[in-house]
Amino acid sequence: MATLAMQDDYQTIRAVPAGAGLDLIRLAPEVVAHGTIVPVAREAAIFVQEDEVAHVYKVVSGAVRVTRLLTDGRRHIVAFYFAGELFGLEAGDTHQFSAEAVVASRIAFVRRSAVATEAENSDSAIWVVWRLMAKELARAQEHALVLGRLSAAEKVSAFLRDMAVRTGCNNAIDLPMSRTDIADYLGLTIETVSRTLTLMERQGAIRFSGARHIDLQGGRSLARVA
Amino acid sequence: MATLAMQDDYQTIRAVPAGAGLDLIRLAPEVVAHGTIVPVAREAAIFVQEDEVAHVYKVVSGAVRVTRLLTDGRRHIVAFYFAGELFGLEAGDTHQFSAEAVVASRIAFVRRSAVATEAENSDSAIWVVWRLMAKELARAQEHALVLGRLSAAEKVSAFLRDMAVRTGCNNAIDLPMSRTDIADYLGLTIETVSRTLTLMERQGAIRFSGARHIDLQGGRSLARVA
DNA sequence: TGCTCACCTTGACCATGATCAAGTGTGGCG
DNA sequence: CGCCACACTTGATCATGGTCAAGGTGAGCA
Repeated sequence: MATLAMQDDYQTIRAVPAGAGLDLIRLAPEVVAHGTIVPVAREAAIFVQEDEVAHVYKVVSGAVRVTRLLTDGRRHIVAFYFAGELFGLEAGDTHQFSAEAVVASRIAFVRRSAVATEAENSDSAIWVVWRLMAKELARAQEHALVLGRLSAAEKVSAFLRDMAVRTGCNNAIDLPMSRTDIADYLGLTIETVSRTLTLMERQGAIRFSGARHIDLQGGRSLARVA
Repeated sequence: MATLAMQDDYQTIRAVPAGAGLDLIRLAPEVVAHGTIVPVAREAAIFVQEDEVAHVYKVVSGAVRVTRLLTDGRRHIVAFYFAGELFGLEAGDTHQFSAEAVVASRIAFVRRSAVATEAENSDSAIWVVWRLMAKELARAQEHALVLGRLSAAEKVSAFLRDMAVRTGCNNAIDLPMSRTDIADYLGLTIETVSRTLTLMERQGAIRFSGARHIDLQGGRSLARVA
């Protein structure tokens, strides 16, 4: 099991600062809502398990992880979110997960009620939320497939490809998260992640410049290693 | 890897029989839509990967599994559905998964457009679909947690408890699916599933009457074994 | 009643990935 | 510029669960 960063060591942002200004947050190409952009420190919590669901969030810059802790301390990372992505949408009234900034980030807080209002006023807003949820569902199902049926090498390979696609750059990745985060996302240990990455570099599929910057060596090289 | 039942050996139901009568299908306590109840044979496909998404489905009786095949033949079971449950909701226009009847079942086919129409006419219909999707999302996230962070014994234990809850009976389960199906759902092999169940019976957490009927021996006995 | 096939169980062995335990950078900061 | 802490890597060993290979069991049917 991975060691856990103790939440209490870090700042927790669980409400928009009083008197904060309102910004217009683009939730989708054709939908905006009023919200507040809040700077969130590295490792600070944005919401925690059991909190009441009050906002929908958008990553303005930085990176966020959504996690769940088991009672015995095991940690599972549900998803990572990067600049431009929405998160925090849950059906119930209390959060089933926690969300923390992986690196210092700017997060847009949009009150749930602000989205609901938009939804009543415009045809498109409800479908935006619908599409968001559908996307999350597809992501979760894909994640389950990866966790259930792929080998360690295949998991890491799939992870790197996903990161490359989502950060927009197709031949280089700057990982904002630690090996521990990757391990808890892929259902592996930190040692296995590290070994797998080392092996991939030895086989020429990737190249490191520092532990967090990876150059992908094009073609099917990643798939071949997996 | 589990052996796969070859789809081609079985009937495929991919469209409502022409001239079939229309029934009123209850999608939620307060929402009904027109649809057709179709008998589906054991192992027959209801829709297959790549099909166009045309319907939403409800299990009237029986059991359904939603699956995905990897190119190398590995199979992943995304979910099981039982009497009263809806399935087949996908955001895109083509199915990412296949669905098959686990046992002879009766399935209600509701044309997607029939739901969309309902959604435009009534406030509640859109929220029914929303809630359905939210439920699926929660299920998928839970599944990912189970696949990523639980041991074999914990996976089987979680599976049995889920089955007990969803089939309504709290101290006995009639499993409609094979060990192969369970294995492909839990990211295990059929042998591991079998061994784990045997161990659970030896330790007094469950009791078999035939391979598919399980009596749960109350209390925390299942959790203790896991 | 007994045959048959599919499904399930069990056993022996193996491999992937976990665990335990040192090391080795390297980025941040005085 | 050098120290320190933390993150990462590497190695040795172990255990969980996979693989391969027989057997058992029971529902359906002649």
